[in-house]
This record gives sequence, structure tokens and C-alpha cells, in this order.
Amino acid sequence: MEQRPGGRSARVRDAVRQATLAELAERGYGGLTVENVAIRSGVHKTTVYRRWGSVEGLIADALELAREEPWPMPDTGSFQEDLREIVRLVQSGFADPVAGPVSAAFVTAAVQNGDAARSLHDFFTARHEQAAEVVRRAVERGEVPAGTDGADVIRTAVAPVYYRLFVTHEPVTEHDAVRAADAAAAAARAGVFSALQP
Amino acid sequence: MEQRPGGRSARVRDAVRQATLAELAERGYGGLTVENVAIRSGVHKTTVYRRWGSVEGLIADALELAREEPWPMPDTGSFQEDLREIVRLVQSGFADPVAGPVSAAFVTAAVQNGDAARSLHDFFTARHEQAAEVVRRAVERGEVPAGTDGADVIRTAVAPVYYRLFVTHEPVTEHDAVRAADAAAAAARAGVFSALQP
DNA sequence: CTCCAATCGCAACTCGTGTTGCTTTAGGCT
DNA sequence: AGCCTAAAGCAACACGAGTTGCGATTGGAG
Repeated sequence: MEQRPGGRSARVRDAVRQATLAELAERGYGGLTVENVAIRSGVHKTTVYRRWGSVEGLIADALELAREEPWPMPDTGSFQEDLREIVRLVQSGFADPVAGPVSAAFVTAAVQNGDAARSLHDFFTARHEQAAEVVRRAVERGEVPAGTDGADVIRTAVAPVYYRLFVTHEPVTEHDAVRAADAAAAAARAGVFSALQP
Repeated sequence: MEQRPGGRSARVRDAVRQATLAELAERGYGGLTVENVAIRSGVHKTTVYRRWGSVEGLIADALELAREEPWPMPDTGSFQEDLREIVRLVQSGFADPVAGPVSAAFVTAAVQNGDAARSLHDFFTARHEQAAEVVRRAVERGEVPAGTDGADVIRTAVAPVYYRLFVTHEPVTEHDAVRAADAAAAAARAGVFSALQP
């Protein structure tokens, strides 16, 4: 068994990954083709098919990269403001002309392909866990009841943004983001996410 | 200009629509093919291509049918219980082995195709407007502040279910549905959805 | 330095989706 | 009842995604 992590294989891998992201940003998920990625990366089409299998494989691979990227976590001292900041970050991320289509492509791919769905699931599990930190701090400050499920607060806060974007296909303004965050904050304060509630 | 709403065209149309729904229920969106629909409906493949154009066209057409179907709207006398009932209905709908895949196919199609997205947008606009009735009643009873945006309460209530299903790909239990409804109810009572709030 | 196995490049092929030009059928109208 | 045209059927074709067998290249190990 031979490993060549620094050799030609690695170069090919990087070229294809970069080409995938570039194609995704330019044409979106619908315009992503194995052949175009092969041409842009300078790697032969057969090679891409053999190592990634399909368009969904390319996306699942790119997702693993995205998962490793760090995330700025707000710490304003106010629970509501922290939540607002998180949801605003999600909203503005999708509004961004380059990051937006790439993120949207991940969601689109996961809806159709099981592998991409698993990758995205892991991605969001990590994000929820990370973002739940702002809830833990709020509990310590006494802003929300003890036993509050942090991950579920985050889910509730960001869900309306995704709902508008990918389900109802309505526009999403910053005002919508703030309102969604405020709704989750109000519910958390009311103890809806506390396991101690009946 | 000749119209033949009761003739062969109408029969073909119905046959194709029914075949589309049956295929969707059996194989889901990924397994939906124009050819299979043509075979199952007994209509020639060329005809389907000419009138519906593609798989997305078939789904957009089926969606228009779905929009016309009436919806049972709860009226329990309690705002929170009404909301719970609505969200539970969404959750159990997707859990249903026959209605679930069809509904999921609509969402999947809309993510990829502009026509389907517009159809789904209209579908949800109608649903939100209809469901906002429970909020109007709650306002009249004094359970939530005047000026509360009913459609947005509904969006907030159901969004976490869709978020889990189509974004994070987490399982959705009835408990999750109830909690999402309760969160929206608590936020509405707190005045988050009232235009009179700053 | 040389070998060698993994990986990549290449060209030809298969297969299924969607298209086109033409013919046939059927239903509304007089 | 019979015509007339919109709509459906049909077969042949075009096109592109994905596959396969084989030869070429590369980079690490001895």
C-alpha cells in the first residue's frame, strides 16, 4: 500500500477542489458539470470520474473542506445580540455573490444525494454545537433558564432564514434575520427550550 | 383558437398528472423520469416533452393541483394548541409514506428549477395566508398583541421542521414539532411579531 | 540510480435523455 | 354528418454524460 499525499495526487486533488468551488460560484449547482470541472482544473475527465464519481461527490468533498474552516463566534455580552449576530451572518453569507451560490449548492446537492446529505448533516452538527456556546454563556448570566437546549435555540433562530431561501423562495432581508433571532431569544427566555419544562 | 377542455387533451393531462404523482410516491424525485411517466400514463413520450418540457414541468403542474386542495384549519380555542396542530400536521405529512415523498419532491424540484420555485412560492403564500387565521383569532381573544404578523408567526413555527428535513437532514419527531410551535407562540406573545414593536 | 506500482491520460464506446419532421387521430363547429 | 385543425403518435436522430481497456507518467522505496 502506497501513500502519496504530497505528490501528483495531491496536486490533482487541490486543482479539482478549487475548480469545483470556482464553477459553483460562477454557475451555481445547476451549471456544475464534471466535464467543466475537468477542463478548468486541467485534469482529465476520466480521472475526476474515477476519484469523485459524480457532481455530488465533488460537492461532498468540497464540504469537508468547508467544515474545517473556522467560524467567528460573537460574544457581545448580550444573548439577544449574540443570536442576532449569528443569524445576520447566515443571511449575509447567502447574500454574498461568491459565498452564497456555493453554500446554496451544498444545500441543493444534499437534498438529492445521500452522501452530500450526510456530509451536510455533520457540518451542521458541528456548527450547532459551536454556536450553542452563546446559549451556555446566557445561562451562566441568568438570561435564560438552566437546562436550555443550546443547539435547538440555534436551529430555531436560523431556521426561518433557510426556510425562506430554500422552501418558500421568498427574499430574506436583514430585518427578517433579526426578527428570527429575536423570536428564538424570546422563546428561550420563556423556557421553551428547557428540559425542565413539562 | 380552439379549446378542448373536455376532450382528449384533458384526458391526457389527467393521466400524466396521476402518473407523475404515482411515480413520485414510489421512487421519489430522484427516480422521476419523463419516460417512466409517459409509459405509466400510456401517453407518448413526445407528447409529454412537448406539453410539460421536463421533469420540473411535470412537478410544477402537479403543484398547481396541490394548491387547490383544501386544508383543515384547527380551531381549538387556544392559540398555542392551534399552532401545535398546524406544525404537527406538517411533520406527520412528511412522515407519511405516500404523501411524504411527493411533498419532498416538490421542495427538491423547486431548489433546482425556477418554474417549480415560483409555483412553490405561490403555494406557500396561500398556505401562510390561510394559516394566519389562527393568529387573527388569537389577537381577537387578546392572547397576542395587536398588529402581529400572522404569516410570519406561521413561518417561524413550521421553519424548524423544514430546516431539519431539508437542510440539516436530522430526524424530526412530534416532540420537535410541538417545541417549534411553542417557540413561535411564546415569541408571538412576547410581541416579537408585532409591527408596533421597535 | 533504478525499479515498480499507483495514478493519470487518452480514445473509443455505450446508453439514456431529449429533439425533429412527419403522419394520424379526434373532437368541436357548422 | 362531415370538415378542419389542434393535439397526439411515431420513428429516427442528435447530443452529452458516464464507462472501459490500455498505454504513459510519476514519485517513492530499495
